[in-house]
Amino acid sequence: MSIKDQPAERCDCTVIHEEVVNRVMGRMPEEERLYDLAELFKVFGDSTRIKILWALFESEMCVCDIAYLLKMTQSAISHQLRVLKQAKLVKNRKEGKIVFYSLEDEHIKQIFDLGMIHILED
Amino acid sequence: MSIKDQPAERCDCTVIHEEVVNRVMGRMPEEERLYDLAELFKVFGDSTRIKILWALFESEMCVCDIAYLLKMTQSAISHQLRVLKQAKLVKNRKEGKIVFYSLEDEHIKQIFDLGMIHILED
DNA sequence: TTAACATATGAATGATTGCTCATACAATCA
DNA sequence: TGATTGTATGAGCAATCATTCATATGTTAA
Repeated sequence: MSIKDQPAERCDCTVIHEEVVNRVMGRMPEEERLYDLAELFKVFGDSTRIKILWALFESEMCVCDIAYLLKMTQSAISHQLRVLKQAKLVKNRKEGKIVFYSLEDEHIKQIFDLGMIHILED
Repeated sequence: MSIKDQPAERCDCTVIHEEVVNRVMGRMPEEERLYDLAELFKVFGDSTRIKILWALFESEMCVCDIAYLLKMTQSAISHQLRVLKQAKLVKNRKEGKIVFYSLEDEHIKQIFDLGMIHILED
């Protein structure tokens, strides 16, 4: 029995290229991995967070420095740093009442650089 | 006059490390570039679109094939392909009433691979 | 202890977004 | 021509999210 005869639960059309679909299906990573990958890119998908990370490429900074640099409120920056920390993209250290944030992962810059190449090619 | 004396418009705290902020400020890419970069990652930040792109790493596919593969409706896939096309990540060719989609840019796989490395490191 | 300051956080809100549903468009075939 | 099929698209809806505002926490200094 071919796939054509038993359409998938959520597909409202007839499958046309059975062999292609089967081959691709066999080579897809696990559902969960792809979900996690999307979650990672979702974190990158906000210009405030992109700016914070890019700033941290240069130097560790405290919350107040970042807020001043990006001309945003301390609260907004703090919220976003929380998101970045949960995604294990930044870490922090405390010095008195000041909290310094820095990059947790060295791959981020490589990913951003590749993204920039795509942007600039147009 | 130091930066401490003239707080920025949207910063509700005192700048602490003037030299650091000035140095980082001088090395930040243009605002617009960073915005575009965030927009690119925003497109990657959805598991449906990630799955579509990953499928297209293997082979060009028509809309119906993709919908079947991902067990989603043709409409949902079509909407997302539109987003991917606007971002210049996929292109299409028409053969009769069938529309085949394929990758537009060869950097995508590299970006995804780097992302996977980050995911798997934990 | 009190004041000042750096940071964190919860609630509220306006904006964005992914999907569904209905339908339109386009190409093929009877 | 009319029916069928692959694809596109607009409206509507529920969910997500980035920021603001008010306030809490924690540290230093007076």
